[in-house]
Amino acid sequence: MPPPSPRARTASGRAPVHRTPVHRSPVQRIPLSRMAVLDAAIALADAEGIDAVSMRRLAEPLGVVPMALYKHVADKDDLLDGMVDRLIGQFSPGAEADAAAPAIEPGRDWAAAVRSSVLSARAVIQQHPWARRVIETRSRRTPAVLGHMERLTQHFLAGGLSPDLTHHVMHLLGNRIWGFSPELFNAPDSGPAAPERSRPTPDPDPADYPGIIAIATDARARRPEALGCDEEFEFRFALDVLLDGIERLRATGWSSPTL
Amino acid sequence: MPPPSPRARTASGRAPVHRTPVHRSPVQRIPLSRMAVLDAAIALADAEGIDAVSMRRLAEPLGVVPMALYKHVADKDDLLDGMVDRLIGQFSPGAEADAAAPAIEPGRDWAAAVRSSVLSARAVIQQHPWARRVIETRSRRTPAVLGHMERLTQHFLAGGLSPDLTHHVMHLLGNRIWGFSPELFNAPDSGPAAPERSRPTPDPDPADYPGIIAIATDARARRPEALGCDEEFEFRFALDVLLDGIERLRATGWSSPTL
DNA sequence: ACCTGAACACCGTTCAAGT
DNA sequence: ACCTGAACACCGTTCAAGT
Repeated sequence: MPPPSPRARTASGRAPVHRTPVHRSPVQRIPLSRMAVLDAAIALADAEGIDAVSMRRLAEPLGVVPMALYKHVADKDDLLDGMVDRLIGQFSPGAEADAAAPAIEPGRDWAAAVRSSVLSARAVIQQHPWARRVIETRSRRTPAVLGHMERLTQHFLAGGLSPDLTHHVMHLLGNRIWGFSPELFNAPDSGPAAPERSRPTPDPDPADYPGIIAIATDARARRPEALGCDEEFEFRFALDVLLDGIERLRATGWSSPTL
Repeated sequence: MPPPSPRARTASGRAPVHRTPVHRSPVQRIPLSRMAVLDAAIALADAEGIDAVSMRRLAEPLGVVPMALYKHVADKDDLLDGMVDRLIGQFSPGAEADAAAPAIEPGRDWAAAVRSSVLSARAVIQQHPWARRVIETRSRRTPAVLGHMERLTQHFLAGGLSPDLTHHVMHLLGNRIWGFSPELFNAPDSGPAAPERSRPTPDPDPADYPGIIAIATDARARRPEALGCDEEFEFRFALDVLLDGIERLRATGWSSPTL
């Protein structure tokens, strides 16, 4: 199949997709399973972006009619939940992401354990550009999702944080527990197939935003080779500020105000 | 129009909507404008959830054919950007959200100025349940968006933070600058019209998640009347932890590591 | 047990035509 | 200048039928 080159836009506003249907015979096709469907969906999202993941488009490479997928996933929400669960399954379950690192005893250094858990999540999530947006729009607490939250919760409790404080610091971390930053904005676009939409709106006048210009200029002076922000640095910077703040609350015996 | 009562689901998986088309004559209709379209879209999203905001559904109450909207918004993305911009326009521009509050001099108390700006954003955003999800999926830096970022940036710079540190703390605040928390999960569903989808998946076994149960039990004991988490408390708690952390970085003269 | 065909009720958007 | 009609290329999903 040719690469998804820039496609001319049609009346539909979507790219006209000319796909040659794959007519694999049922004999040579390994029977469909939930895992096969989820892995195909992940591969499709990796290759063409999450918008390409429709039940119809997903059925094609599996050599099957769209409706056949409904035997293996309940609906599209279940498909997306399953995709996320597959990624969570790849997280390093404990703090042993790096075998060379010293063994961490959560009770002795809860912050290192939390840090390691979150960074192991990040290592997986970063490989799938669509994952951030999908996670942000999920609402189901699957066992995989609860499992990751449980591990982090245990690190805090074992480190001597009260259940009260643990509760609030989980909210404080928020979706950073999945290894991505709650960005001011999304990346310019999601997925490799996203075309460059040139908008008619004129660029804003830099003179109106001296503060933003000042920090952008400073950042460019520090990293002349970089085109954008260093997401990896920003994530670790933020995570460490949060962990430092949490340690301070723990050390001073913070508890929530009584009503 | 009757309230959007629970609607039976059809083969489409979407609610079968029986809407009586409004045939307002062009004479009695005030001419369409961008503002009228945006305000109608906001009203529709408030009343029926963001999923109800389609070009076709939006055209109806305006007494117009869907294609007429394209004279006033470039496309659906532009519609969503415009809706967000309308909300940002309602933010209190400075720190003077409360007229009774003492005048804040940014140079003297940058943290109070930032806090006030963010909470004034929150006051607006909280009134529109759809706003969080829409903001999270936007990528265009409109003048309104840049304006809010510029005001916060100016508070930091005026408070004596370096451009370097200001840059990183903006990332640290992340989408909390819009007044919502980067939630672990979304609310169960967006929009008032969302039907209760009962999933076939069995509930997870509480015994598998002792840590989560411990913090949930503790939270319920503290607020017996509450059904969920106190989002307002969590937001302010997190904001204050962040502002404290930032003040500590400022006071110790933090600067980013040189390469 | 698993897959297929046809249909339903929607989408966003372009184009050419109307007033 | 502004709005309309018809069409195109898609969606997710149910149901009854096939193998």
